[in-house]
Amino acid sequence: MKIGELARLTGCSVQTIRYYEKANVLESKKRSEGNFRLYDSSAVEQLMFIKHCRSLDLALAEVRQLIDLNQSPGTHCDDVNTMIDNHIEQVEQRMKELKGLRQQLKSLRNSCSTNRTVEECGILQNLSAKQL
Amino acid sequence: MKIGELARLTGCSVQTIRYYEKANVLESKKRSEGNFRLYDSSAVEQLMFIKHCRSLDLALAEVRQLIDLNQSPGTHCDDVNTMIDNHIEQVEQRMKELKGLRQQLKSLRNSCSTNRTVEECGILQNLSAKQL
DNA sequence: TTAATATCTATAGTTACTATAGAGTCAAGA
DNA sequence: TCTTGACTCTATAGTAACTATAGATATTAA
Repeated sequence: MKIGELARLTGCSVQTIRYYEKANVLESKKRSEGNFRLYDSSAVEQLMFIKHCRSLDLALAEVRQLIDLNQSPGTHCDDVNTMIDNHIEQVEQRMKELKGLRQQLKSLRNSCSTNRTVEECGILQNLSAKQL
Repeated sequence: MKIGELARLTGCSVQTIRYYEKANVLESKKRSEGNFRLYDSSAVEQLMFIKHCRSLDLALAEVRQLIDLNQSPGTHCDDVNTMIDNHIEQVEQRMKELKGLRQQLKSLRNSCSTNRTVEECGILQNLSAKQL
């Protein structure tokens, strides 16, 4: 199949597929006479794997690592576990940050009501306050 | 003062200050004979304002909007309120996403224990599963 | 044959910086 | 006076994961 069909089957855009090739996570093994990329069904699987990883916010560099690991089935998979553990930690860290952020934003928002002028705006006043 | 002192006083890097100038959120009004940027104390305030906004994850484009609004003190400040409200929503949206992510990652992590080979690795198996 | 559609490569844009390279400025010490 | 070092200047490239062009070629259908 050509790139357009692969895109349709997986829900990725054509440009994204070409980008993944450049990023070394998905190669097309053949080209047609007219230099069009040709894929088989294993490309669909591979691309779904990438999509799944991306939906978990794994970076393409991490996806590449996983693919490399997968290519040597005998070695043991501690690296995979570690990667996921690190990722969970990152996610939890970011959640903490966002929680704090939301708190700050909410109290900032409470410092201004409607129908004020910019001059009176509690939000702008707060943002401008010298002590942080 | 020159850019280095402004950087020291605010905790921003010199490059960041120059970047902010390019991004139209902080201008230097004067230059020395030797073409060095010169700032006064109001630049410190302005830069702290920007830092404060950035610490709330407001984009520089939003900071620019706030600065523009601040320049017309008579108009009313609904736009400020709306911006903050939208921002709170975005933060909450992202928090929801991360919560789901964490859940998925944790159950993924539970699918593999230590001392397995890549071939047996439950994580890789799960990521490769066709049905998503 | 022609027109529409799909594909190709290469390049630029997105965000908020960071990190160079190469040149110029300035103050203090020898 | 010369020089050294610290500082500054502009311009450019890199970061992540795409998206969006431009301009050329390939293929398909009418």
